[in-house]
Amino acid sequence: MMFSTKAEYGVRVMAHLAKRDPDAPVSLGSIAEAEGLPLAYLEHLVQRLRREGLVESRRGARGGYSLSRPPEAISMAEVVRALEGDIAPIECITADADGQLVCARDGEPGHEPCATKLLWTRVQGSIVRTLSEMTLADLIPEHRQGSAEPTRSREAGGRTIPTERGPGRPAEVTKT
Amino acid sequence: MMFSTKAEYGVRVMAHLAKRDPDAPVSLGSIAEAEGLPLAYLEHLVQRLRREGLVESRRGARGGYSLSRPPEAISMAEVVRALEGDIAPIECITADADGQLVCARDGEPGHEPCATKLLWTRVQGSIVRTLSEMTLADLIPEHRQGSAEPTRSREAGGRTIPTERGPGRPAEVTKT
DNA sequence: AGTTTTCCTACCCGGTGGGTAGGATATCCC
DNA sequence: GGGATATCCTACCCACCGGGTAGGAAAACT
Repeated sequence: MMFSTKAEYGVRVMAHLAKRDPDAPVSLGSIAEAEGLPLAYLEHLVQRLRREGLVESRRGARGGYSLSRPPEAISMAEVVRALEGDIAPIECITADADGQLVCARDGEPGHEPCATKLLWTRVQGSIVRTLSEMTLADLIPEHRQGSAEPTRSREAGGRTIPTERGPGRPAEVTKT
Repeated sequence: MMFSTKAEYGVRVMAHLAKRDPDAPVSLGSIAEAEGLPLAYLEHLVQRLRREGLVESRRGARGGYSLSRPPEAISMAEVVRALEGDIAPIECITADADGQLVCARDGEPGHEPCATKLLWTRVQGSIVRTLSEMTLADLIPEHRQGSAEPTRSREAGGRTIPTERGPGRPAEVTKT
């Protein structure tokens, strides 16, 4: 498996929240019970989501968590990155601050660009593209009919995710 | 990182072999030296490649490894799967013997299909698709001009890789 | 025979995934 | 105010595995 349970559980929590009224926070305890997941562990995950601004919390009795944005405005790329950290197929392919995909191996310009770099950048691109095209709303049946086409308008919230090159995106993947 | 160095090093070895005359086996020692990788570790990796029929070995002096097929006929999906095992974004999404993507959570038919399953199957599909569309030949500059379009004819060698559903694949991703 | 190489099995070791524990703090209801 | 209910935060724990090393047996060459 390439993503840990952090992503698995975290996405599950987000999907759970997306089904609820955004104004009434849901306690983690109830989510943990409903999903059959350990509460103490979920606390860690949801903190990551909160620090990235994906959920809001209300403390105290009758407190809990709620989405900070409507589900259609939360791309799964954001969610996964908040939970797992930067999305890279292997160590040496990392998007630096500029968003450029860099490979640790190719330093000198004369040196051929690492050969395998082309492979991993494509893989990375396809993963990020897929995750960016889906939003939380696509996961929950109630919202699904309304958001058949991906929310291209806001793409990835704050931090825009580069996909190696702009054009060349899939055409009709979202047809369910 | 989602793939370990097994995939990274293994792909590097395969790319190295692809540049050589297929009739003259290359010793792992020379590859290890050229790529700056530990020989003893590469031995493990190359055994996986051999058991999957991707490389052939000749023992003894002047022995070594060579590709068992021309580079255009070796999809990167095969290579990565030989090295890393089955490609799945998370634990619960695994292609079973039939090639169907199953999720451990959804057992009963009435139960909504796990919500998150849609996400992970799409991610899995996009990874596998990207890997299947590339061959070893695409990694080495000499062969690259000849194989600009992906080898759709043989797809993935022996074991065909299912991608959740047949139609609905991206249209012009492969244009480089 | 001796060298080179693959092949195989066993071992090791640090990191991290996947949690648990326990308390501090904030907010509600009575 | 005083519980009760939550989030928050820091610390700790443990099994597993990624990423190797070690050492030798068997095969093929010169």
